Amino acid sequence: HLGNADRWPLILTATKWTACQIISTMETQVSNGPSGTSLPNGPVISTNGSTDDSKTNLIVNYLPQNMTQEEFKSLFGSIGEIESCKLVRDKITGQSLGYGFVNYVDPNDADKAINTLNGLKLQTKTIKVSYARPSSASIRDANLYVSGLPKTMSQKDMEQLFSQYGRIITSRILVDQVTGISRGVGFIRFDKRNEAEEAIKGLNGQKPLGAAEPITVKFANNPSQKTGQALLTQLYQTAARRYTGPLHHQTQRFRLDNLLNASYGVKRFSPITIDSMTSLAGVNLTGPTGAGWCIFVYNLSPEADESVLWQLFGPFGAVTNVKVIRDFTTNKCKGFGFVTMTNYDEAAMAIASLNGYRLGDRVLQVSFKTSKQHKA
DNA sequence: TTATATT
Repeated sequence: HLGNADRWPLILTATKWTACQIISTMETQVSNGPSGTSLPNGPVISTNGSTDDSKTNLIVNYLPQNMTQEEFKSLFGSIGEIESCKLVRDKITGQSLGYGFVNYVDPNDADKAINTLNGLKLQTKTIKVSYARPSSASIRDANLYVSGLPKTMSQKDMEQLFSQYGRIITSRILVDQVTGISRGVGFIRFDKRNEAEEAIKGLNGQKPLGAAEPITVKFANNPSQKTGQALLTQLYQTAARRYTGPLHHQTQRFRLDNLLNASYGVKRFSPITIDSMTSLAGVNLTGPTGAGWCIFVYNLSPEADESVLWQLFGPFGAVTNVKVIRDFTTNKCKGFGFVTMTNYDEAAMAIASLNGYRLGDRVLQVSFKTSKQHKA
């Protein structure tokens, strides 16, 4: 269906006005705690050769949407030497998923990071820093959506009700932004998926204590499993915001203290300056333009493929052709590609919206293809 | 049915 580019604007228009309700929430801060037995400092090598990183590896949740990998590394690198870290991003759009992992060399630094950075306010978020549980299929998809809760039920009450089925990692009750009253809807994340399954069996359709109505307990929608259309909608809406708002692709200098100052004026460590923007050489290309409007897209990642170009440009209108330029020997993208769009207005809109767009950790340069023979 | 809790 990617080829039906000219149908996308219609599909997307139908969903673009969906109201976005702002909901305030209460969030528990349940510490994961390092698993396993207490061991001396330093990397622990098991008999099978794998490293035990349960005392060094952290998961960081509730990161601001616009935080970059560089900022993430800088913030956590201020505590101690990092073995590895990763801001988790959507595979296709490159958008941050709002969480990441930091693996320190020294377990003491992991402990220090929790004590220092857990609860740090960055913009509108309060980040959570805790030990990462060992990665396993059994801990995935363990998030439950609960509705029909009595309005009087507190988060603590809800946890008490669910805790008989297993270890609760997070719980949350959604409240009306204005009144602060419970909306009777909440989320419970268990440590293990099978615990969540048991909770559904035991509590779905049941009336809590003296409640008048039964509650509904089911698996929460998995935000990472968006449909293709939802993904396009998201891309389109991002683009639409960029188009209406002031275009701000002048400089992309990221300062951690900007993130911090935007919250409560609290500075908890000396700010670190990052300049993640490398200067980009001017690139112009040769050749005549065929039917339609040929667009030059620069700063694609080596892994970029045609689908990313379809997904980026499709929402703006009729796309007739996309091409990623690859190195002949490695078959990796050489950093640029071309998109042909039928209509000038749509092409112009796409360029205005996508030039300066951050795709993953890269800032795209998008323009009409020029016919200059050589770069400067 | 939340902006995003397992790389």
